[in-house]
Amino acid sequence: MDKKDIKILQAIAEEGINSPEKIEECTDIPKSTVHYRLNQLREQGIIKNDICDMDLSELGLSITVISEVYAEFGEGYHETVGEELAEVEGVNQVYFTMGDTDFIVIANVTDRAMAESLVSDYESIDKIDRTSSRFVITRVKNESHPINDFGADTLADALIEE
Amino acid sequence: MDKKDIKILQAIAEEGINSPEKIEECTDIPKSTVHYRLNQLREQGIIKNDICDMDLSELGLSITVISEVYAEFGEGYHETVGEELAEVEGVNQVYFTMGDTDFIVIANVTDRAMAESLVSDYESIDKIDRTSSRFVITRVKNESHPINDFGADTLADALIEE
DNA sequence: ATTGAAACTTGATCGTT
DNA sequence: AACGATCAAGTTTCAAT
Repeated sequence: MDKKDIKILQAIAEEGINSPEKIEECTDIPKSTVHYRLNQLREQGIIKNDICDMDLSELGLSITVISEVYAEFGEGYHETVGEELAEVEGVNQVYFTMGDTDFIVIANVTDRAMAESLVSDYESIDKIDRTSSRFVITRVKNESHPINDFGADTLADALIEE
Repeated sequence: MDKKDIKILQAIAEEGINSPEKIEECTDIPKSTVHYRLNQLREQGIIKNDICDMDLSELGLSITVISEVYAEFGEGYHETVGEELAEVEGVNQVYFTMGDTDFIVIANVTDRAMAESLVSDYESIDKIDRTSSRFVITRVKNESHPINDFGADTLADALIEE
């Protein structure tokens, strides 16, 4: 794993691509080299399949933190606060939920120190009252394609107009 | 949107593929037809890019529910309880967290009725004490590639051994 | 380990139904 | 809208470095 690998992985992630040709266009690494590197990354278990799911712990992101973040109520606050949370390094998902003015934030970090600085980053955002965080021991399920969570029949019933 | 489209979308999601050729192998729909359908799905905004991210609300899954699920403590309980939660229709992510014996569960459903039956499904699982759910108003951020949440430098520092 | 060029496989297009 | 045949474009391999 070196900087060339990271450039390739980030091109895949940022541009939503997975083919040697397109990765060459983004990174200027020759497609045959890209091909060679992708095979290595697959053997190492860092990328998984054709759509290039990546293994978080193989990437060094072994800790997942889920936080409830409570903010003051105020006109338009939730938009700016949400955006600021989303920009904190390591933050993966941000949900603004019903009821009180609060957010659920999921982040991936490399180590305990980064987890702590993450939470203090949350708390230093303007309008944020308090946070409550828990560490994930096991990610039992994390499906990137929600359509997979449904039987074909249920989904068809909900979707198909006939 | 008809059953043929759903077969194609499920092949993409389940097999982790996105090319007409491979979809033909899984579905027995000729690749030229698959190609035609994929273009339509793209125009409709249901699939987004080369790695085929899907739009949840376009798929009729407009409601996201995030739940805390508390379970009794017991040897090995968390594994079986976690698996059972993961199998509930619509459940997308299941995390087993530190501290008390509890889970964070994120689900996508079509309507309010399905949301309610979802929560009662949780509560009917053996060893589960109680649940606390909130509805998502806005998904501010949901990044499928966590590597994107990091600046190149931070990630390189954490990953590269030199 | 890297790369340019060759060989091969696949995706995209087109015309017919 | 569906699909078989065709063509363009891509991926994979290979030999040289």
